[in-house]
Amino acid sequence: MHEVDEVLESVASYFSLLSEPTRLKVLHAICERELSVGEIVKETGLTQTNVSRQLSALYARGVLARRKDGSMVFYRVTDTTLVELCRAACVRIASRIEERRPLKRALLKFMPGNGQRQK
Amino acid sequence: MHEVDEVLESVASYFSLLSEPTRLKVLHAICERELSVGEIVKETGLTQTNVSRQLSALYARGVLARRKDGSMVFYRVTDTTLVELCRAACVRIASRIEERRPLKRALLKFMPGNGQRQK
DNA sequence: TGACCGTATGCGCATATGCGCATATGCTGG
DNA sequence: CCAGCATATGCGCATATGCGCATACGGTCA
Repeated sequence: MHEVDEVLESVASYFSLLSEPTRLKVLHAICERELSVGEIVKETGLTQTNVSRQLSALYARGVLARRKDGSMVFYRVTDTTLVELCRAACVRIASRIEERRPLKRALLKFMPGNGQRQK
Repeated sequence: MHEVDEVLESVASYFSLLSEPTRLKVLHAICERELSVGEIVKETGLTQTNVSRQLSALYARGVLARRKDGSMVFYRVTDTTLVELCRAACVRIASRIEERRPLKRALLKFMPGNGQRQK
């Protein structure tokens, strides 16, 4: 029975990657295209330290790919399930928020229908 | 632009519901059928305090329904997206673990193909 | 009404987590 | 080899989170 526990633990730690705005912001930046750390910093407005740490965490969990070019490091998402989860959650959440007031969904890359067709 | 941030924050807190083994265990217990707190305690082996707290958290977030019958309280999952997410993550995780050794998937209600066809 | 069962919650502690600062490491151009 | 840029990381602090203990609350039955 504790085999279930083990899986649940893994699942939990998988979800924990998505349970924080900062990491989501980073993922949101690179969910469509590969970017260097510096570009992510610029795009997100987060500190270099923070971005680098989040990337390391995501990379360690095996959901990102890393490519070095000179002194720069480029990251991209390899775990498409992760992005799918974000998309599903975004749809769910956005509909809730929208019950109160309208949202500009175009701003969210996670949302379906923003250029990338991936199904 | 900070409209995105707001959504990301909501998404993060949505995922945080799933980022912990205890809560997943509770969800796993009631993902198919409504159960009372006591039954969940028995099935999960968690303490009553802990179960009750997790249920309260999930209920407060609006993903569970609550029904009182006498002195007992029954909970069930109303947010089907949540279960879908668990299923998707489980599939992903299980395949990874299985690269090393086989799993008895029949034990996991979250896994597809265990009685409930839901697509 | 009082004893008992089922459920919820305030409190406190232990631990985990996020994040900035300073600094280290690695690479490049001169 | 040195200066400077890009990225990573050790350290420490502030905060958040999980969870148990004790207890409160509400319902039931005699």
